Amino acid sequence: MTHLLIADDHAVVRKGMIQILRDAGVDAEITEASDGHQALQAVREQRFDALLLDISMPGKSGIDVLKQLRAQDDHTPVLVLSMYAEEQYALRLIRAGAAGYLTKESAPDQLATAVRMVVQGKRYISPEVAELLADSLNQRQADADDDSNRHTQLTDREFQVFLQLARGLGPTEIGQQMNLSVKTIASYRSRILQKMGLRTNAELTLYANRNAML
Amino acid sequence: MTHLLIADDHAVVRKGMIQILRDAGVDAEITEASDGHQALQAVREQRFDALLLDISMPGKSGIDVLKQLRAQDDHTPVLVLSMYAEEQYALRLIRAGAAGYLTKESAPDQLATAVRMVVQGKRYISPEVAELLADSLNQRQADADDDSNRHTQLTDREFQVFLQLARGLGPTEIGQQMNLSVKTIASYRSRILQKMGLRTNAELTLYANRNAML
DNA sequence: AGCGGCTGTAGGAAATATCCTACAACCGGT
DNA sequence: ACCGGTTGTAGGATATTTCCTACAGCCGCT
Repeated sequence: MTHLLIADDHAVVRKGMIQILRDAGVDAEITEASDGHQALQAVREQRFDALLLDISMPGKSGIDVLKQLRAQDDHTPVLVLSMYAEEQYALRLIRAGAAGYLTKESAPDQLATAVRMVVQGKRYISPEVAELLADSLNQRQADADDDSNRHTQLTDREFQVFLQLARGLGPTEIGQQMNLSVKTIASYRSRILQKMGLRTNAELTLYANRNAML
Repeated sequence: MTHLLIADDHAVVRKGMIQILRDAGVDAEITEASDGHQALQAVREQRFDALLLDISMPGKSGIDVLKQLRAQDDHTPVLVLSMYAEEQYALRLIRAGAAGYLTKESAPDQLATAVRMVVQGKRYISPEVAELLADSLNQRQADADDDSNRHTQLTDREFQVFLQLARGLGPTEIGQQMNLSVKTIASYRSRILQKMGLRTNAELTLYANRNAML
């Protein structure tokens, strides 16, 4: 029987996804994990047909889990779920080896479809993401001073920090969420500012806001 | 039989809540709405024992629905759910007549308990909110909350500081510009935050930006 | 195989910001 | 005139942030 792992720190969301899958007639055994560590633990102990990972969990996020799995050469399909409309993330994740990307906005049947596809080893690329993918090909070597694309030069980690800073979290909180030293976050911050040519957190916030990343 | 209305724009969340309530043995007929208008519509057509409203829905938010209901003298108990930990809203909402306030972090059984209580016409005040309530008694504040005019309550000095902070200047720089002690600026900052119900400089920036004050 | 540059991570010290508290001047109501 | 709340201002103690520096692991290029 199909075996799925759902990792999300919010009970409501886990239950909701289970319910939706059941309603859609997806017949599967489901294991729940409420953070990245539990998810990895579970994967170590059992075999899953697919993982549904929330991108933003405290401690180890979905991305971390994804990367770690790939690093240890585990190819279980991973469907990433984001609570926010951070379309920006989609590309990064697909490149990092995710089998699909959905936001919480997604209609229930999209979730079911996506799950069915990834379980079969296919990828689930939503129209929106497909478009982003296409765009990214064109703009590949286009002019670097596009202004609204300065954030693409950031590494994944930097980008994560970027978003949190833009939302107004301080290094301390971010460090906790990602369990990294405050110092590390501070380093990311300065690299971000440097790379993007900004000077203050307020500019980060504005940038993110103008590009609808919040 | 108990009849509940759940309004949230995210299907996952609705399903999750339903599942959690069922698991907790709450026996009720449940109607779903995916935005504020549908919620109001539903209330017009049927009688509910309680409404569970998501605070942040596009279009008409939970707050809007709550206000409108109260305005038309409907006293159905309303339990407000927030996806974020914006504790500051809690007070506004309780004052506006909500029967309780929960965040998505809340454990499943808290949701069930809260629902049971409000259905019986009681209020559900979490410890956290209770504390906020207590605090607010000291700092009594008349709320003429028009929401996008929150800055009008600021004094001139406060407003000047507000703008500078929103632009990303730090207390030190502002203090220099205005020849005031850094400490003074810090005081203004906290009064501003307090008066406007914001928590971070990033929120100041966003507020200013959205209201085209930058 | 070696080099230079990025990336992820963090330490120490110095700079800053924040919190809580305080107080005088002022302002409106009784 | 007196009282309570609001405003302008700032001190002390703390907590947080920022800056500069460092270093190991990779990656691509020669």
